[in-house]
Amino acid sequence: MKINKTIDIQSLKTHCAACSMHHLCLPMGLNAQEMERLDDIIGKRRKVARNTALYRMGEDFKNLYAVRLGHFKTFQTNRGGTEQITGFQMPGELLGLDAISTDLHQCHAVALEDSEVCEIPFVLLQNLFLEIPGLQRHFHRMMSQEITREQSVMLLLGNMSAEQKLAAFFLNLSARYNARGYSDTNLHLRMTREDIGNYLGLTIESVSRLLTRFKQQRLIDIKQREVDLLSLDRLKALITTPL
Amino acid sequence: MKINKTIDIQSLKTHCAACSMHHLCLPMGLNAQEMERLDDIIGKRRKVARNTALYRMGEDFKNLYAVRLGHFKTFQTNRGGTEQITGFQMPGELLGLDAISTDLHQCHAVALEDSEVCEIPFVLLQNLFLEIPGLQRHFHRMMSQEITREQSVMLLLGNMSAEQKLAAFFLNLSARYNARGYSDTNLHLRMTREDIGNYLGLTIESVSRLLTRFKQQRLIDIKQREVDLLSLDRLKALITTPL
DNA sequence: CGTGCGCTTGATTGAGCTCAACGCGCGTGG
DNA sequence: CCACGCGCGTTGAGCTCAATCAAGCGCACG
Repeated sequence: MKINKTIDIQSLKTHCAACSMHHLCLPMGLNAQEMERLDDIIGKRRKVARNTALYRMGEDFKNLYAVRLGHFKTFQTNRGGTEQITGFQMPGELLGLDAISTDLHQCHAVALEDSEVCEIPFVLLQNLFLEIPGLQRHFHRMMSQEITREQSVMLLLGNMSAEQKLAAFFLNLSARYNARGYSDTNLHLRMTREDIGNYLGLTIESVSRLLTRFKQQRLIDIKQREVDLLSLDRLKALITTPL
Repeated sequence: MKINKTIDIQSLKTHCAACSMHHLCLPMGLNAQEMERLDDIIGKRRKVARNTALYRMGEDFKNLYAVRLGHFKTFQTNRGGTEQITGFQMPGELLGLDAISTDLHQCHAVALEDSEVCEIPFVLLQNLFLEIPGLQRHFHRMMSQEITREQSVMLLLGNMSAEQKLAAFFLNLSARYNARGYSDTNLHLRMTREDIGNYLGLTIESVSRLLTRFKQQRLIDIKQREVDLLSLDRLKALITTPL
């Protein structure tokens, strides 16, 4: 009975070692024993249905979340009600890093499809840093990576034409799927055109027009949300070109 | 003789406790003893002359830097040579956080005026985290704050009109100077109009035109780089207004 | 088999960019 | 001392790219 109970609890818990994302996610580089220690502090998996919030702006910050399955978008809102999508997250990526500074979530996180996350109580994680320096180091890397990512979005939003923005968007998705073992040329968009436009600082109409233009130019093939990137090189050239 | 030597070394070193920025900077919240431990690992002050680089994109990452005196700008460059300024840093703010993930600097840091920084060897800092949990916590807060800051710049670049961008820029400076005990209405710009435009995703001409318009509307007074914010409320209203 | 959301397409508009000229303050050198 | 050049900033005229306004399509779902 006691044993069964233990098994039940275990089966509810996450197992980093068994997760296909552990080479990208928080436990990257840990040995088996260390990974177990991390498993121990991680709460249950949590399912988040399509179009529902994992957390909302202004809520108390208790946990970081690692995306295990599915996709999310994070966005801020003004008092004026204007939204700005600040990122799309896929498996192996962390959610909630922006909340550490104030202990309040600074953005909303909403699932783009039925998804699953690992709940990581931040207080416990900080304690674990003291015992597993490798975990601390990788956590700092992940935070730093988020800073770098946002800087490149700033470059995108500040300096690029609509065409370049869209090309950069596809290339970014391509690279991230590739790192996860998926095709880097054949991808399924989980977000609407509106989401893409909002993220890139464009209107939905502009996105739509650009997509058809890219299609005509044989840069991509697209049907609904299924995209084929026909030439990564030409997409890259679009961005590099001194406009 | 030995004593003199010690004094000399000490005088070359930084002293967080004596620094006017210690309530904002890395040592925030530490007690005297902990602050001394931090002092011990901090390298010498380093002077950086106006228009010279503290570090350049692609250089090896060894140290974080805390701005002690003066102002910096950080910017990325494309292969195409396009620059994008990602931030302006003032005393008490950290430089180099984006380099942790790759051990290479992801951007250039250039002094806008003759400046001074504290050199913080990151390896030693990480060791110290294990001994001073409060330091670790505050460091995480500062990284998280940087993420939040960049997200709000994304909102600015993605959603705002030129007018709103400039208003937001002034209000941001105002708040940061205020936190440092300076006037929140009377400020000296350390950056050129071109820098401002680049940061906000505008041309220098647009910035110039907006400045004269703000002046005509009695929102600000500006002569050269001396700015008076005549109504913080009206500036805020500009941003909040649903365009 | 409507009904609605997500998306596309077209026509027009306008905010901000580009190009161009000029002004001002300041340091340098004759 | 003035002349000159230069970096920084302002101003004007015209243009362009993406936004806005408007209509309609097509797939999914009740």
